[in-house]
Amino acid sequence: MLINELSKKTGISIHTIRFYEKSGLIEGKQDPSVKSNKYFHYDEVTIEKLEFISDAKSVGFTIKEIGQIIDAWYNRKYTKQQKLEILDEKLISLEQKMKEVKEMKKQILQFKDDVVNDRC
Amino acid sequence: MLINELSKKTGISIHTIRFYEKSGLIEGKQDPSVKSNKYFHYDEVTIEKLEFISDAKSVGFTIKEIGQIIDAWYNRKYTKQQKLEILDEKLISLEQKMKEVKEMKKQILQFKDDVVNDRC
DNA sequence: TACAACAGTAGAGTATAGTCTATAGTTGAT
DNA sequence: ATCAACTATAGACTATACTCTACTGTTGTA
Repeated sequence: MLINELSKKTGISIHTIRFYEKSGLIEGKQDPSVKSNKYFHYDEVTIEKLEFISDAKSVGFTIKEIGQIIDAWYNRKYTKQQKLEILDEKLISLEQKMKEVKEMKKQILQFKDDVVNDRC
Repeated sequence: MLINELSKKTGISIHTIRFYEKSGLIEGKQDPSVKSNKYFHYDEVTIEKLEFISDAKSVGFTIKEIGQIIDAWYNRKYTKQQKLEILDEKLISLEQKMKEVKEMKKQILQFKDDVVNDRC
């Protein structure tokens, strides 16, 4: 599929998709047999990747980190061991984030308590 | 205390503290009886606030959101009802974030599984 | 009194993650 | 053949959250 269809299927703007492509998160393929244009073609895996990118962004991963995860998942540039290391690292940071969110919940509940009991 | 001590006690740089002050998150007081300088003085509550800001930032709240929470906690500019609404809103977004982090953990575990079983 | 260490303001610069504009070429329906 | 709709590239612009520089004034100890 071309970028317009990809954009519609993922809800991510064409500009942002191009930005992700430049950032190395996704990759379209040009058809070398077609000489008249340089259109990029995207497959279903790219849709998966873009959906993953959206999810990963909302938990706070940066583009760089997301790139690492995608490479650990799809790419041949790491050994099996390296891939597992990267993914384990991300799992640890998610555990950490979970703790922080729980702590923040406690804190906000405390604030609510203070408000209810006129302690602030 | 002056800004240098505040910075040392919180581990937040003087520049960043000034940035937070300009952003309305914290507020020092100038002593009107001292005419020779315009030094700002900070109290223990400011330390609490700065610690809260660090925590809130790491769970992904923006400066604007953090400002709202701090106002809901310390300020007189909202009614009790409004304060509770703001805090409840933030609790909901923390619940949401919790869900997203859990989902992302599942996803990364799946990636690990794929790597271990040579499915990618 | 000299001067290092600290205080303040204003504004420039950086990194991240987009978002938009300009320009130019391509495709497909009429 | 025309033209709207699409595609590509390059680069400018924006928002957020710092981070740093320049400059000026103040304080406290030798």
